Amino acid sequence: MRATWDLLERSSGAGVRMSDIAKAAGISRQAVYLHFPTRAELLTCTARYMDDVHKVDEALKASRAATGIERLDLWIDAWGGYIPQIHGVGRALIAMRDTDEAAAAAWTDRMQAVRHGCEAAIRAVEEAGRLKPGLTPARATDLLWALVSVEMWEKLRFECGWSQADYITTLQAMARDSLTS
Amino acid sequence: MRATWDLLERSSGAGVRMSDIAKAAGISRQAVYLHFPTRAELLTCTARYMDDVHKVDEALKASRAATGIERLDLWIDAWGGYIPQIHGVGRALIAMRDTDEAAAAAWTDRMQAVRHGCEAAIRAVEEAGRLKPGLTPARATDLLWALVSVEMWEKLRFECGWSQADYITTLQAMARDSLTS
DNA sequence: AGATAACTTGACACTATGTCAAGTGAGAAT
DNA sequence: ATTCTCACTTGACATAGTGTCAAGTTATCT
Repeated sequence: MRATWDLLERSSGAGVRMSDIAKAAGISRQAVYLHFPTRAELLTCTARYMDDVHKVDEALKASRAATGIERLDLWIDAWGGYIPQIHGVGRALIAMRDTDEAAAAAWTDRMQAVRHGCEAAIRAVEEAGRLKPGLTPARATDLLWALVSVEMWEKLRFECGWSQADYITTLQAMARDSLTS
Repeated sequence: MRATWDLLERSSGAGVRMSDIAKAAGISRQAVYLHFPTRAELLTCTARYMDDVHKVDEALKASRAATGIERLDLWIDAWGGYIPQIHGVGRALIAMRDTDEAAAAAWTDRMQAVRHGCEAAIRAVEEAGRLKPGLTPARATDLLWALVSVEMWEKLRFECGWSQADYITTLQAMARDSLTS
């Protein structure tokens, strides 16, 4: 998992084969299959392992404590700051989605967790009476979720060449402008 | 190209092989290679063919005539309405990007054209003095471009279950709120 | 001394893209 | 009437990557 992580991070998720991972881990390709039955399983285990190492729950604690619009800002800070770290594995899972059922399920599952974070942030805004008129909480959650998706991050960060700091502050402003009053 | 189009539209771009396309076109798999050297080439030619059939230029005429914020709205109307039609081919090209240089180039090229549309819409807003304070035109173009990306459309339309009409009106509102004053 | 677990090497099946060679059949050129 | 050409066909093959299988090695525990 350590080797998988390293390689995917270095390559931004593309072009990493089972044999590359095995070589990096210092074992044979077949030995990898003694631990993980498929590539998809290896990727999802690696993702879980990364969560453990990064102590995601702790990182999100700050945003959970806040209320109102501040909570929205802190949520984007927390999740947005985490994207670069999971980006490699995420990219690999996204690429497998079309052909691999298990990869699709694993990624959907993880993104569902992110969705819950979005939902909670929107609820905080709503409870403060600051949700934009005309927006339902469900609709606002959808929008926020799409806004902070890995795909959007990739586009702005790499195709548009933004810095990570730009990404965070601009997305916070955008969320505030379009989701709150 | 006709067969490619049909199959990709039906399958949303995933799991369509050269042999499927050949069978649908009523010729042998090898005969496809007499016309298109690679899969990437077939896809990009199909995309161009679709542009011709749909007469994209005409569809965008309305948005080009407008000014100010109205132009932004009409641009989202025009391009947003076109996404469903090119979605299948787009999805296939996006999936090939990681492994196929030519597919990556073809898709980047097409998205660059969309970016020019975004740029023009933002310029119209700026000329009307309605660009959001704190946003440079370049930054606003990046944001609009990411907002109307195929990936965002897919997420909202399929994963969130929005209707096409919802997509258009909500994105228009979001662009207005976050990019204009 | 023997059992067990983690590994090794090497071969193989499968899928999809793309290549190559030899042949067929219909219409145009001479 | 023959020959040429072109779009196609069939069938075999190379390549790349995933995943499987079988037989053998090595260190450790009992």
